[in-house]
Amino acid sequence: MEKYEKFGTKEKILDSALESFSTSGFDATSLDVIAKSLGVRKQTILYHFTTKKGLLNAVVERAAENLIDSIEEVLNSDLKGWERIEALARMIFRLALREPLLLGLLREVSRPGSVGSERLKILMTPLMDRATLWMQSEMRVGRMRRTDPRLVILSAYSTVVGLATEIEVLRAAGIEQALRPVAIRRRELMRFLRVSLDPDYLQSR
Amino acid sequence: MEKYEKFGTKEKILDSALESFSTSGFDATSLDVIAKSLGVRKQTILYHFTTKKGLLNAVVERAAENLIDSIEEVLNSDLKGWERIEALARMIFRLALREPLLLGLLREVSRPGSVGSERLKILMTPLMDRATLWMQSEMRVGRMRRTDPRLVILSAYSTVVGLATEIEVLRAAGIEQALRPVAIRRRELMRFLRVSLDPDYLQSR
DNA sequence: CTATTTCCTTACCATTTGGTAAGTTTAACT
DNA sequence: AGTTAAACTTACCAAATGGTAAGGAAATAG
Repeated sequence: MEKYEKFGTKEKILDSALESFSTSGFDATSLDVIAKSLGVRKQTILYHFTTKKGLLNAVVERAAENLIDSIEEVLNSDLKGWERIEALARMIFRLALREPLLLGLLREVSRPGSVGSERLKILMTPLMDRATLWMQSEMRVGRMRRTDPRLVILSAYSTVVGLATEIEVLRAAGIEQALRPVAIRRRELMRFLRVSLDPDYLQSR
Repeated sequence: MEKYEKFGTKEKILDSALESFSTSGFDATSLDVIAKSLGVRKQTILYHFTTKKGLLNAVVERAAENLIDSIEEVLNSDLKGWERIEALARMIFRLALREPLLLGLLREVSRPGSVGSERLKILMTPLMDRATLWMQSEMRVGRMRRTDPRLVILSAYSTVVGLATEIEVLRAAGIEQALRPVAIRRRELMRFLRVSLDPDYLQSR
């Protein structure tokens, strides 16, 4: 019987759980199945995370760290106004493509009332507040059009989440080269953001 | 003990199941709970639908009938080319607003691999084929730009499904007046369709 | 070498789940 | 009235699930 490799059991559990949660959903995920797939007993999982919900929270948390790090990177750049937003959007789409499981998890956890949606809310609220404040200050100095920041942010958010559905649906329909729709979505989101926020953007009504 | 009302038990089961499936999901839905909420025994449900999956299929089927009827109505109108598409899009958004549970169900059932996704596929395929054929013929006579019809249709589809997420997320964030985002989405979808399909539409690149 | 903590296992359990089998009641038909 | 079929119920059950309790191995510390 081989002994425990360098990347600890805990990490492997998280990986496997992410996969299962994001593709099959929380309820359809069985601790026994995860354990078996790792050649480990269910109680090992419960030892590390005490409860199934705890496991989900840990998965969400790790994913959020991943995301927040990437966001931080953009925020620490010296991009201003519109360019900053554009960079953020690009970053998120890049991340979504590189790490599709994150999208699936986001989708799973986004349904209000679902287990883990509270956790998501807790993690997102600071980001949301920060973004809101920044946008408001940008609006004050006229670098941004005046609108409801929350509405814009949440719409952008749900565009990204919706992307998960789209990619999966297209793949299920046998359309493998799914990059084009993603690019289209990104363009759409950009336009939406531009129309909503960029004061220098000429509007066609 | 009151006796069975005019709208039979079967219909009431379907109503309740639709509600539960579309808000809590398939796995999180328990037959016992549905039964209890209707003041009926679980075996009554199984008598009418033999299995849980059968119940889901019946729910999906009824919802699809609902949808297909509405589609049929538009298709039987004498609208041509672009106007026809616009009418379809309007109809779907109207339906989605009037019957939010349908959106939730669609969302639940859209995830590939989910129980009921096969059924959805079976129901959608004829519609899809019909739409594809029509679009191809429109393309041949030059009333529509040449693109991949499936891609366009599926993108439109996932926009609508994504709407379910968006509405729920906004509501969870306490934004009640959720009509504006819906209108925005519809405009976006229209523009997407127009850009993809309308040969007379001036493109800005 | 011993004590302790970390990590993981065996054993067990209460509950819930979808589902089967076999009535029982109600309505419909003849 | 008697037969039949439909609609529901009571009685059960096997399987799976998340979780508790307690103990064993293995590394680490003293």
